[in-house]
Amino acid sequence: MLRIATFNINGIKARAAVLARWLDESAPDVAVLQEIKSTDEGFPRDLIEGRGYQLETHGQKGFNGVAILSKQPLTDVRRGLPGDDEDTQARWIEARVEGAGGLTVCGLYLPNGNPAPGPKFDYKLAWMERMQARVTELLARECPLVLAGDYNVIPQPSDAARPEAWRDDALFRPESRAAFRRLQALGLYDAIRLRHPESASAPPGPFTFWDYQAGARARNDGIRIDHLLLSPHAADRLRDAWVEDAPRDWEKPSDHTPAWIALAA
DNA sequence: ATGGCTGTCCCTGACAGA
Repeated sequence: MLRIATFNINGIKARAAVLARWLDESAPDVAVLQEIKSTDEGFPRDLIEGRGYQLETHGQKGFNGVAILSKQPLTDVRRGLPGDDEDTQARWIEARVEGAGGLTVCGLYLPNGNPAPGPKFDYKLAWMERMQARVTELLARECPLVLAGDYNVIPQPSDAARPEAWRDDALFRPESRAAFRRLQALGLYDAIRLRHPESASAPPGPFTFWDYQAGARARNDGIRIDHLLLSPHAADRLRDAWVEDAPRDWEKPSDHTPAWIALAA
């Protein structure tokens, strides 16, 4: 079994202890990280490599930044989402996992898009179009493909404790949700809903993000915005998928918590 | 009813996040 997780860590410098504990306790075979908020040079590599992982980063100073780590070797690493040479934001990384049946893993940090409407929302929607194009290319390989990360999209009302509170937000606006559906319509499966279809009914959840403010975590006022989308070849191998709540309650937590899948070898 | 938190950097305030 191969476990692949996604975790928006909200800053590697502030989250070193949480990340170390999570790698020790959860021990995913492959993980994608978002919002490392670090340059490649500034990333504390020992934290990852000392635990037996190969690390590939795509960082920038202060904001954004993504990474892939894997216990099995990573090859064919690509950094950056194609389609706009002017885009300097570090939000996309992809790599092939050796010894995993031709598996490619993409780690993504999709733009937030607020306030909407506005230039940031336009950037979000354009980014999703570029992702559509890149995923179309990757799917043509007809190999297992996992697209994991912080999508900054609440796909359905059942993915929020209080969907009405998000009605005009870039994470839940019709344009964002439609772009997410277009992505799925390429033939991708939302791993958590595929493995746990009953979870789409009431009560809402599971969630992957709770705001730091207003006791959102204590009131379970969350949203599901971190997703693992699977190509058909990857979905065939899906054995389990869920969210790990615990790291959200550790000391000095990220506002996100990890989501994961288990694929048959 | 309101505001509420956290991380980053050209660091003690502004911006971004969601």
